[in-house]
Formats: sequence, C-alpha cells, structure tokens
Amino acid sequence: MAGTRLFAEQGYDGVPLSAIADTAGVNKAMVSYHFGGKRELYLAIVTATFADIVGRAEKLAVSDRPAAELLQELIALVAETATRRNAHFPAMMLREVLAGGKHLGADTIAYPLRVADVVRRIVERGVRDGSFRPVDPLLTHLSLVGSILFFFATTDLRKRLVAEGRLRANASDQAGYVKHLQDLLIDGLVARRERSGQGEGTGS
Amino acid sequence: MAGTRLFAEQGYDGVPLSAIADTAGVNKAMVSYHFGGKRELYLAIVTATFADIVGRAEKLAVSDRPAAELLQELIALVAETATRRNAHFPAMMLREVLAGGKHLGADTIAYPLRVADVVRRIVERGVRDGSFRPVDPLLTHLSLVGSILFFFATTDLRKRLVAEGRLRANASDQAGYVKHLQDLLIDGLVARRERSGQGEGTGS
DNA sequence: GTCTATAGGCTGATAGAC
DNA sequence: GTCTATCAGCCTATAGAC
Repeated sequence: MAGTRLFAEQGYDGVPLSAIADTAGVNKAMVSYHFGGKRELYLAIVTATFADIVGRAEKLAVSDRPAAELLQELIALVAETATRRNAHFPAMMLREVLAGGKHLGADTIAYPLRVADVVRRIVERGVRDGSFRPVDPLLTHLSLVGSILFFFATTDLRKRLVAEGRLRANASDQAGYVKHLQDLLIDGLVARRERSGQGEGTGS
Repeated sequence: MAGTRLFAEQGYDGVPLSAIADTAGVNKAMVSYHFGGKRELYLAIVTATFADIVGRAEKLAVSDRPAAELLQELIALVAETATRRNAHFPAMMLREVLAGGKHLGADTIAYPLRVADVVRRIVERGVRDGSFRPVDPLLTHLSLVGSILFFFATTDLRKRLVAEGRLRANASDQAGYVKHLQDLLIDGLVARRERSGQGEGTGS
C-alpha cells in the first residue's frame, strides 16, 4: 500500500492526503473514492499490516516444539517481517499502542493483545513442563515485544546517527540484535539446576 | 508544565494550542507571548523532561559500584521517574525517537544518545572486570531501554484494557515489572562459571 | 474511474484594546 | 501582561466535468 511508509514514518496526523496521492501517482480525490476517506485508508493499511504479522505469530502458539525455541522463532519472525515483508509495521504498532488505538476501533487494538496471548501460551507451557523458570507470561511478553519493536522502529534513526558518526556502526546490525535478544531470552528464562544467588531488586 | 501530559498522550500534531491554553487556564496568545510559539513550547517541555531523567541517569555512570547493581538502579530510576516525577517522559521519548527528532534539533535528539552512553560505560566496565559475560553494550542498551520505555509508555492503555476485562490485572503492576526486568538482566548478563549449552539462534 | 476546482473547518499566529 | 478578534494557511472532503 502506498501510504504505509508515510504513515509509519510520520504518523496519521503527520501525513497530508496529498502526500499519499503524490506517492501513489494519483489524485487526492481517488483516495476518497477508493477507500472512503483518510481514516478508512489508514485503517485498511494498519489492519493489513497487523493481520499479517499477528497471523504468522499465532501459528507458533499451536506448535508443540520446545517453548524456548518458539520464543526464539517469534523474535526471528518479527525481524524477518520487519526486514523483508514490511519494514514499517514496528513503527506503526508502536504508534498505535502509544495512541491507545485512538485512530482505530476496539477490534484493531486487539491485535497487540493477540500477540500477548501467543507469548502467554508459549511461556505457560514452558513453565508447566519445567523448561522455563516460573516467569510471568505477560511481563515476559511486554519486555520481549517492547525491545523488539523499539529496535526495529528506530532502525532508520540509528542508521542516520551512524552515518553522522554519532553512533557506533553495529547499531544497525539487525542480525546481531536478533541473536542478542535470543541469547538474553535463553539466559533469562530457561530453568537451570544451579542458580547463582543474585537477582536482588534494587530501589524502585 | 501544562502541555506535558497532552503532548505525551497525543503527540505534537495531535494537540491544538487552544487545548494547552485551556488546560493552563490562560489564552492562546499567552503561549506565543511566553514561549514564542507552539514549537518552542514543545521544545521547552521536551528538553526539561529529557534533561531531568538523563541527568539523573548520568550520575550512575560515574559510580564505581558493581555494574549489575548500576543497571538495576537505572531500571529503578526510570521507573521512579515515570511513576513519581513525570509520568509522561517514556511516551515523549518514544515519540521523539519514532519521529527521528523531527520536531527537535540535533542537540535534543542527543539525549537518548547520552543514555546509551551511560549504559555503554557501565556494561563495558562489567565485561572488563569479568562480572558480565562479553555482551555488546549498545545492543544491551537497546533491549533494556526499549522494554522499559515500552512498558511505561503503554501503562495507560494497559490500565484501560484491564478495566475493560481484556487484560490480566497484573498488566499494570509496575513494581512487578521492574523486578522482572532486573531479574532478566541479572540472568542474561551476569557471567557464570557453568553455562548450559543452549542459546542456538533460530531462523532469521 | 479520474481529474480539477472549491467549499468548509480547523489551526497557529498576531494586531490591537485594556 | 493578558485578553478578544481576526487573518491567512493548510487540510479533508466533495461536487461536477470528462
């Protein structure tokens, strides 16, 4: 869809209908004719974007492969979607949860909830079969998805900062980040016989 | 500042100057008179917000307490700032990195970089003294800060979803999340004598 | 189906009275 | 310093020609 990039980069309010029309090489009036207005176009784009990634993620929830493997796959799935399918869905999803689904309906804001449910099912199974330590599924989801979305939504900014010499080059190493997260996940969630006696919460 | 909440919740474009004037109980013209315009007001708010949290974070970088402890303190510091000092800075910072500093100057977009530098210094020291495994400081920063900002920036949305019965109640448990992240960090970063042979990256 | 032209609403800035 | 009134610009939507 033509406006995907524009909406992801500048947000709903930041994009005039004329910019989308220009990008698509057509006229403003055509957008209203085909989609019924700016809001409807936006909703169509967001829905298509979310439906793709969420649908693919949900397939993981029904697999009975090891839980740790499935969470690693989820990370890889998001990364693959962000790099090969639709570079703009992380920014779009982040914008939408920030806006609290203001532009959307109750049905569309449900997509993030469905991802949370995928993680919940995987984590609960991992805890049940003893391969995970007893972590909270929802908190696990929030930390996992938060860091993934943040990384891929800020890729362009980091690339710019690297080009300006303000950030180290590995800041745009996507494969490296995927590996980093996957390792962090394994070390953080997987149960071990011997636990070192650390982990005291500080402050708060 | 009066507009902080509005800008954090609805973004720069989403807030009419009149809304800020109403909230402050004054007139639109006063905003221009005192700040020189909407953009200048926004910049003043963002700068004040960023300067506070970043300044406090930088104090951690010069401490010589154990690296793991300092990262846990950083998590606690962000949480404390988001819950007691300025509930809106996570959303503001997330919005600004999403926008790539579009509304701001090169100096203001430097604030997130300063946080990255704090984490880098702490992590590099932890790796050097052997208390951390050899993790990448920048990737560590991105995963850590990404999950914190995401959590606190979406608190209001989660509260609403909990109230609607669409999300489990612990979704708004901030102290629980801080503990979760701190534990994840310790398990994921701290060096151990015995490492279980997992951590194979899958896919991507 | 596709375009141009325009209507109508909203926003940020500001002139000018007090 | 603070207000009201107003202006000019930009935006979405749409009527109407082709």
